[in-house]
Amino acid sequence: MKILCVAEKNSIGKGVANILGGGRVRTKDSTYKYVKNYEFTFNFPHLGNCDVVMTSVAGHLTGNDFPSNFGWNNVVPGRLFEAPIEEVHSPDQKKVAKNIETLARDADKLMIWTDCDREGEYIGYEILQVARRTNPRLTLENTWRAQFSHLEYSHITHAAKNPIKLDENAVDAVKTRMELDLRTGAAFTRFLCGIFGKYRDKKIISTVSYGSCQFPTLGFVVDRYKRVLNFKPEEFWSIELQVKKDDAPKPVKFTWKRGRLYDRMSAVVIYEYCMRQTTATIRSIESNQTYKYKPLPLTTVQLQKSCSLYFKLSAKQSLEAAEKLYQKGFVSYPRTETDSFPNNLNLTELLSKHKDHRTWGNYVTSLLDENKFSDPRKGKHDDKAHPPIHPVASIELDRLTLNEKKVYEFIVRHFLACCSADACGDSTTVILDWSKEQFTASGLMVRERNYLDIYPYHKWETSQALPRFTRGEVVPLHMAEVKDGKTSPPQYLTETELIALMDANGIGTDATIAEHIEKIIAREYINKDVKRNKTFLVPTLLGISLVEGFESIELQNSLTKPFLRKLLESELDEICQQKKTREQVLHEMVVLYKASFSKVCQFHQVILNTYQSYRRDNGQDVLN
DNA sequence: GCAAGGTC
Repeated sequence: MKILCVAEKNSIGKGVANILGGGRVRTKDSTYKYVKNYEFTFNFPHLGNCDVVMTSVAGHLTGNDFPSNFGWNNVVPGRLFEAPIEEVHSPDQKKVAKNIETLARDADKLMIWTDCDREGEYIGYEILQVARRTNPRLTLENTWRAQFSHLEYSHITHAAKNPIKLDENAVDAVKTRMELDLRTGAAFTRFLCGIFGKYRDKKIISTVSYGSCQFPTLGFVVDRYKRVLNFKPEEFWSIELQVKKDDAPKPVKFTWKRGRLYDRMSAVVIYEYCMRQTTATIRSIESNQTYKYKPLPLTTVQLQKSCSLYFKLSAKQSLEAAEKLYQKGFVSYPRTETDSFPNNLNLTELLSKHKDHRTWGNYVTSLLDENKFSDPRKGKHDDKAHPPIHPVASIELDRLTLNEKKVYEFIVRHFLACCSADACGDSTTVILDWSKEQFTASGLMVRERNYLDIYPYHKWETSQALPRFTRGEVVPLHMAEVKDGKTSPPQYLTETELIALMDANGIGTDATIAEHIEKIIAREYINKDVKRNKTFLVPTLLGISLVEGFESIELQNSLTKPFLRKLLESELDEICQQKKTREQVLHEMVVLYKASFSKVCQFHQVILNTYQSYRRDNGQDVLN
């Protein structure tokens, strides 16, 4: 029997082949440079020893597009909602497909080893379609699908021996997503390019695109920008109080439990009432043990947020660096949503690889030899395909490029922090009565730094030392006054915040969030603005106009907010759960998008006018 | 020339 196995990418194919082949694997080149074919034998239940070829694709095998007679100048954009869609291979995909066609010809069985997620299921389906071209005996019914989430010996052999079938519902869901994204993206993009025709002819703006992820991403940036613009500072008043004990070197600041009052008179009246008393009384002292928790195991989104915050790397740069480190075999697969380590991953073995490292070897040695190892926390997310990002090999930092160095060091330190104990300390909160008002002061003493020693990105410092107070103690006032202040405006959005917003609202995936941000920069909808060593995202005239224009048209379902994309995601889930069919969802969503599209067509002048008036306000030429 | 999703 001949079994053809196909993984989503070469690294997985190689890993699985090495496990199943038990070290006896022949490697051969394929028709595509990033794909290798691995030959070995494996004993499948009921089939006995089989000749296996393990190969892979490199992501999707096919793309979608409209036939050439539905090109830019052939049809009005609205027709794209019903236009036929063709499946096409890019030149690289053709090379990958050729390899599969060749290998499938004499295969008795096809076994799919793509990632166990929705897209992976669809890629499996694409592989089957290609394999059937040379071997029609291969069908959905007799194709095996391996279920696995990481490259570990017993897990992979179990997956090889217990295949299931491809999930046709997941295939349908992905098909639906692809079709909707293409139709809506192309229709709105072509239409918008038309609206801005005059400005595009003069090369003042280039492509004006719409995408179900691009627009909500832009919406987040513009939203914050407008909040900053429209911010009106508010005055507030509060009472600050200081107490100094004779034996203490410094007075202790107490803050008013009421916080801020936005009415000056009220604050003054309360203050004057209190002032009739020149002493205060300690109401209570509470001491608690407190902890600063070590971070959760590292996901892609967290990596990108952290690298943006700590190293000013863009989401794309940090993912690229992580990708390189992965290809070189230093870290695990960098695209993951999983934030808990699988139980069978040998963490101490991974740690011990770093015992001699120049930068953190001593820390690792004490972690292992002095019994300081602590099990990582377990988050609630699991993408069922990949473990959290962690180092798989040790390398000295000076052997890496600048960004790789930063990202690798972060990944290792994060991993070491995960395997260390939480930091702990004592926090004291003192409550004081002054007349009828309450005030509080608190202090922190860090007792054991633990993971903080290897994770400099978290700060937790011992604060002001509180003098020893006793309950009921009467203390003299050192100072008491009404202070005034103004509320401060929010800041423009940072990339860290944007990533968090996209993640929370289901805009893009861990692998694409960075690309969407790059895309709206490339489209000149937003710019990066560096101020005081921080990078902020600020919309351009075009970006603001688009969001404002679309918003003033008052669509039933806003295209600049995440709602529609979220709705699509939940409808796709319903396809997966067989609560709805692909046709139902497609129809429902096309109806929604078409309603928006025809309203945008009807009021397209509003979008252009918004842009023109912004140009006028900024002293720029307006084309007629 | 258009999207978003995989991957190198």
